[in-house]
Amino acid sequence: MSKQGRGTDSEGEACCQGVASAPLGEEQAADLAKAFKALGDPVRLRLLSMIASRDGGEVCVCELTPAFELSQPTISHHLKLLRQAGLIDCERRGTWVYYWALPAALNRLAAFLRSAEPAGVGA
Amino acid sequence: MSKQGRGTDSEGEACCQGVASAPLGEEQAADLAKAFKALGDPVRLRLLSMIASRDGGEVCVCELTPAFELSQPTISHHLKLLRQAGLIDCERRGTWVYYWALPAALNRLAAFLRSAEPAGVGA
DNA sequence: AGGTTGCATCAACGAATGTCAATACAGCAA
DNA sequence: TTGCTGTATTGACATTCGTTGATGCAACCT
Repeated sequence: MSKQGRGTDSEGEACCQGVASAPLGEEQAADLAKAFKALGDPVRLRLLSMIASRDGGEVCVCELTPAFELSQPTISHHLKLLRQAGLIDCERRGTWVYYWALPAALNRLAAFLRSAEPAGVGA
Repeated sequence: MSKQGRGTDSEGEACCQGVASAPLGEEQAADLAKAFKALGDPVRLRLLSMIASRDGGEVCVCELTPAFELSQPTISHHLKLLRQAGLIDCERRGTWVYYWALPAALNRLAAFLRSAEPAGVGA
């Protein structure tokens, strides 16, 4: 539970230019694939959106678990994967654990996808 | 091999408001997860970037396969998954098959991720 | 101290995924 | 026609993934 800066946005790693800019090296592909794989599950997507759409920016696990018809260990597992992917982070505060999204990571992925066809080329 | 309009960009489906806008329903989550899952593999990410970064917009399979140290059926399989995810499309032209990216699909995913923290809130 | 609640980890299972060799199909060329 | 080349499909395999019940750990409350 690292409790990092909660990045407003810009973080180092200008990184890859976007899907339509260059053929993408093996390392960058492996790095991005980890993040996208974490997004490739409906439960994790819903968890992430529940966390990211929260006004205070934080959500207690005790609010996330009952929102799904899944066991508590399963939700905990998905939260762990999202955290390992660098998309969210968490902190224990007394009895409860709070999660928040890391916008820098999400914007990095968005920037990678966005650069597809800036203007109009085909047709 | 549908050969659709090769959308310059805008396509119906304004769809979901973005990860930070709403808790995301089950259907939307399942739909988005399919696309993200397709991006969750390094080989498919490299394939997609090779296709999307092509000037003419099209790439022959005969150029994609030798770029990887994988068997031809494996590459064909990954291309099929990308196509089923709606991220690319293809057309047979004589002996060869050409693939191109579908920017509308990529931009839809980017739009979903982008809306995370527009300005600066945390820290 | 003991008891209770919230969350994480462990061990195990079926299901899905990535990969390949073998095969099938489509189009071109003699 | 027969043969050859490019691509897709099939069948099989090892690995990974999603899920759960059982268990462990941390923090609160008597």
